[in-house]
Order: sequence, then structure tokens, then C-alpha cells
Amino acid sequence: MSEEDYVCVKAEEEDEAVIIDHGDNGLSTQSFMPVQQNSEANSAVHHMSQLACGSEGLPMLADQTASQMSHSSRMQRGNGHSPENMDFLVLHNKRKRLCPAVAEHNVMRTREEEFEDSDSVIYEYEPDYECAMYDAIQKLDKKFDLLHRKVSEMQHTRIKPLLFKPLEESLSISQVGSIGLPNIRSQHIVESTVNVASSPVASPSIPAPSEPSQENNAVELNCRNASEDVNISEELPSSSDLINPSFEEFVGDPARNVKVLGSQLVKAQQKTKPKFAARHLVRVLFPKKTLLCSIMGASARGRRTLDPNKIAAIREFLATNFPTYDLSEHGKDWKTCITNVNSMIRCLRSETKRSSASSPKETTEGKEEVSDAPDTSHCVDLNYNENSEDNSKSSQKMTSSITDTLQNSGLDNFPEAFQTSLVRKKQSLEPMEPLGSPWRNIQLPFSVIYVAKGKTRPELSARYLIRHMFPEDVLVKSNVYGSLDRGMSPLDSNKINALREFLKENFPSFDLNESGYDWKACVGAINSTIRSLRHELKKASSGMRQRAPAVRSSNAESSRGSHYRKASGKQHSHLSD
DNA sequence: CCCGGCATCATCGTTTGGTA
DNA sequence: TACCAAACGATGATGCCGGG
Repeated sequence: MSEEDYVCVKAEEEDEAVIIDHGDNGLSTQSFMPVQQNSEANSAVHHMSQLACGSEGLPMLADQTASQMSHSSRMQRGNGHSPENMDFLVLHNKRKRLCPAVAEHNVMRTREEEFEDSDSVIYEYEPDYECAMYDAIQKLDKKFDLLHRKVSEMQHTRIKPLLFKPLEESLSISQVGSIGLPNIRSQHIVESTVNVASSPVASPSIPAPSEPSQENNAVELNCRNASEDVNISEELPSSSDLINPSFEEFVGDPARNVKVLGSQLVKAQQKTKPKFAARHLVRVLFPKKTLLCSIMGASARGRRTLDPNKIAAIREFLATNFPTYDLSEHGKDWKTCITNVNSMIRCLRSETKRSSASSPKETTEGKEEVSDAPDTSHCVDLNYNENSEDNSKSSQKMTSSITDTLQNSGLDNFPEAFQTSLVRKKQSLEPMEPLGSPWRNIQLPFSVIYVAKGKTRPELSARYLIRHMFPEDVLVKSNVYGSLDRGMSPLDSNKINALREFLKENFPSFDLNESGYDWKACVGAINSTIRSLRHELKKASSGMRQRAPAVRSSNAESSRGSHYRKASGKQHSHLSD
């Protein structure tokens, strides 16, 4: 990371950012967007740490896609800098742009009408779109390779003399366009000789165990030239200043580096109430699929919270533009905004369900299964390397991008049987992250770790993790410490200790020592979970026995029918997610 | 002490009706 | 027509209690 340098360019025609990994110039993490003191950030610390993708300070990109790309790109860097390593990065974020290639396979369609804003284009994919992904990957691979070379070439020839100017000025669109590439506009330029020492340091107000705040707050590669003391936010007016609809503008505190097109900010400003503006900005800042599996505010039912940095940026923007409202962190009107956004999200889910129900071939993301288990079973990044050596670092870095990938996976379109096998296959491909001390050699998909970290209490985290650490058949005949006289086997003590270490690390304020009060609560919660599981299994199996004749007499589809599905749904979400 | 059954609570999804 | 909020049922988490 420290050896690397980015140039963030934007393909305006397609309204999507592209990150060019340019691995020559040294650029310290600290030269990235600093994080300023911010009270909101404090509240977001916990989630920051969950969302953070590493300890090295990942720049966050102003828009979701760019953010995803950044995460992805960092993830890949551990294994080299070849353009191939950027493949997924491109694919992941360029789904929208895969249209020419993918459309040939008739696997994708757009649904811009889903949102009122023409700029927030939402896409859904046909069930087998993943099967076409490889085709798209290969085509995009070549395309991006070309792009990468071109831009790198341009960067070498043009950027160096212009190091202290925003590329918006220095790298003209026409220049890029003239070489047959999409019009490209760089957000900012990276100065390879940034005076790190003088760079503002990330605020302690957004700490995190692994120092993720820097990444989370650098939504866009926005490298200030500290030595020149140029505040880019001055060059690019913040949302509270004059807004240029053509360029991306900061939402809220520029330090958060959350950006949207100025036109979107204008739209938000024009809303009559902050809740409407909030909803608008949420739509702009988050892809639909992220919204479908997320929730604003406190996480619940396995749903992730929306990126707290972006949410905080939205709140700050609202507070600035709606000064008469109570938009403090716990303000009445901010709560109204949260409610409103969540209502919108629910509406999106129901709409998605309805549309999928009326058109079975359409995707079914947003279904309960998706949202309840967004980060575990749908571990779909086929391009993530399996280099476990780097996983411990890369996995966190990738969290954001992979979770979006998970949301976008479209796996739920597959029949369950196929999906299960696919999930297993893909889960095996997902980078793992050690749980507890690495020497215990207990590894879980980092998406599982990610969700576990998102729990508000260690018991909830333990409940969640235990279902991913042991197979169902092991769980049902065990409890944490065993009870041999009752025929209950103890769960693998190594795994249990790894779990406890993980909890201890992530919930430092809790007493999670071997005999700690909170650890005992976790043990109780785990045993309770197992108990419930046993109970559910018993019910489900008896239900199956009763329904077996009916199932046999009907077609296979009916075996997955809603009735039984409801009965067994818990098992799915509990055990196979 | 642990299990299984049950009740309760919080949250979610869906439906429905009102409003701009 | 889109948006919003309330009502209602479904579901998961949690706690309590009696029994082994």
C-alpha cells in the first residue's frame, strides 16, 4: 500500500469511476484524506471497524462503486499489481457497464425506472448472469488491460508535471477520449512525494482496532498535497458551498470524502424535508442491492448497517441544509430520516419481491434469505485469490467490496439445491480470516467475520459464529463444554477458544475471559442457539414426515414450497447461511 | 446444570388507506 | 401516481420454568 499510488479517473460517459493501480509511486497512507474530528465519527467507530477493510488506511471512494473498487484493488495488491489482478475490480464495479458483453448473453437488464433519479441507475440480473460473468470478465479483462495501460501511460507522461493540480484541470477529457477510451476525468491527482509528516493525521475520533477509519473516510482517492497545504475541499466546494452539478461534491464533512454528483446534492437540497433529502442521498450513495440487504441505524436480523461514514455524511449534509431541523445524532428529525430511509428500503425489498414473483425469471434479491444471510453463504467472489497468507489483511480490506459483491451475486436466483452446492463451492473460494489467535488455525470466511463484528453484543456474535464454525450435525449433539452423561459432546475447545478470543478482541469492554461474566453469557447463548436448533430440527423432521406423502405426490418445486419453507427456513438461515 | 417447551418482545414484510 | 404511515401477521431472539 505504501508503495502504491492511485489515480482515480472517472469515465463520465458511463458515470462510473475507475481506479488505476499505479504501483510505482510511494504514497503513504497518511497522505490520504485525513479524518477530522467529528462527533458523528465517534458514534460510527464500531461500525467503522467492521466496515473497515484493513489496517493500512484504504482510501474510500466517493461513490459506492468507487469505494468497492478501491477495496477490491487493495485486496488484490497483496498479490501483485498486474492488470489481471484488477479484473475483479473491474468486473465487480462494471456490471453496469458489462451491458454490451453481458447483454449478448441475455443475462442482464437494467431497471432504471426503479429509482426516481435518473442518475442512480439500478440494475438487476437474470439468474444465470454469473454464468456469463466469466465471459464478461474475459472481455473486460482485455478492455481494462487496455485502459490500464493507456491511463498509466498518460499518467507517466502527463501527471508528473501536474502533480499539484487536480486532474480535473490537468487531465482533459478530450485527451483521454481521443485515444478511444471513455472520457475520463480524474478526481484528484496523487502526489507521490507527499510530505507525510505534515499530513493531517487521522482523527482519533474515528479509531478502530485496525485503524480502518482512514480507509473508510477516504471514500475517494483524494490525496491532498499536504506539503503544499492545498485543501482540496477548497478547490472543490463542499456541499454547503456553491455546487457544480457537473462534478462530484462532498456530502457532509469533506473529511469523510463522501461524494456525489453536484446535481444530486442540488436535488437533495431542493427537497422540502430532510427525510426526503436523506432518502434521495441514500439512493444515490448506495446501490440498490446494498440497500436490499441493509438497514439504516441499528443492525437487525443479520442485516448490515449502511456505511456509517456515508450515513454520517448525509446527516451532516442535512444538518447544514436543514438548519431548522433537529438533525443531531440523536435528533428527532434525524430519527425520522432513518425511519423514512428504512421504509424506503423495505419498500424496495417488497417491490423487488413483487416483481420477482410476477416474473419468476427476474432476480429475487431482497428475499428473506438474501437479507438474512447476506454475508455468509453468498460468498461469491470468484476472483478473490485464495492466498491465505494475505487473507488476514486482505480480507478486512475487502469486506466492503465483497459484501457488495455478495449482494450483487444474484445467487438467490438459483434453485436451492444448485445454490447450495454453488454456495459451498464459492465459500471455499472465499478468502478466509483467522478467528482468534492465528496459531489456532481456525478460519472463517471473512464475510462471516464481518457480520460477526457487526453484532452489537458478544452473545449475538457468538450465536452467529457458532453456526458457521460447526456443521449442523455436530451442533445438535453438542454444547459448548459438553455434558457427556447426557450424551452431549463438547464442542471443539480450540474453536471455542478461538471464538472467545475473537469476541474478546472485538468486544474489549466485555468480560470475556474464560470465567468472565459475558463469556458465560455467550456460552449460554450458544447453548440456547443449539437447543433451539435441535428443537427446530425436530419440528422440521416431524413436519417432513407428515408432509412426505404430499411432497412426493407433487412436483419437486412444491417441495420447496412456501409452507415447508417456512418451517425449515430457520434452518436455512441458521445453518447454511 | 442442562434441556425442551412456551411466552414475550422486537423487528421485519406486507397490506391498506390517506395525502400531496 | 408516488409517497407515507399505520396495522397486522410472521419471524427470530431471549427469558422463564418445570423436568431430568
